[in-house]
Amino acid sequence: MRNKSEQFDLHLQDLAVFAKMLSHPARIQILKKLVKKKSCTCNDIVGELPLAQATVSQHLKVMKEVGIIEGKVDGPWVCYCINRKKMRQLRDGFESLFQTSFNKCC
Amino acid sequence: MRNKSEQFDLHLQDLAVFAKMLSHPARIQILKKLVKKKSCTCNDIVGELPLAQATVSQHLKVMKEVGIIEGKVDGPWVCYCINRKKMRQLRDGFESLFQTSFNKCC
DNA sequence: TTTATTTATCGTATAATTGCGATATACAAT
DNA sequence: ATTGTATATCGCAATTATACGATAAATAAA
Repeated sequence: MRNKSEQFDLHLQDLAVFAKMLSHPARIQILKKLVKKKSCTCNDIVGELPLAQATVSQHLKVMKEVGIIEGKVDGPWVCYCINRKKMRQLRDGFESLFQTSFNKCC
Repeated sequence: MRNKSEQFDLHLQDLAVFAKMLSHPARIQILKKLVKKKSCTCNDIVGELPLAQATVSQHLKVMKEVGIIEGKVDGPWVCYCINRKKMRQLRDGFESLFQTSFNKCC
């Protein structure tokens, strides 16, 4: 099964990648927490989610790969924070989708 | 592997379901087309996507299940259109996420 | 009735996602 | 050096997503 996603408009691909990042409630909750707290450790995040540490780490990895968060090592901890530039891209992408592409229908 | 998604805030679950629906470029493109054309057949959609008819039908099914589109049978055709109420929910959900939850960071 | 067209569904293959225990690594403190 | 804590990664299982050929069902036209 070849990957057909690559045959679509690049802009659509980017939006789809952002949407996939948002497609698990754990990842939305992590983003919300990071926006509120500016920065927090993996352990803080694990403490707020109904998931094992390994699973949370996996979600954080997905989010790092998309670029929406960054992790800075601080002693034995890793402090995660939002990548504001990426967050702006995310927001602008969806805003433009709704206000420009979906504007006629609601 | 049990489904942990159900243990999250209902609002987050709803957002994640919408995001998952948007997480494939084909589905975003279909939405854009339906907004522009108001209504069109499955065949019209197949003609614009680099995917086989069976695959497009599968994507349309996913979108129907989420409720963002509706299909009306018209002779041998099925005319698809946006469910405007759902689209408003989708837009409001993401707008609120960005303007309320993510407001502090960009 | 036969033929052609449109769409959905079935079956199947492959890949990606989700989840977690176990473990490795890195650091801090004793 | 040993112990404890924090995090990432490995390995595995289960589930879901993606993709499409084949086929069924429904309709229209000949």
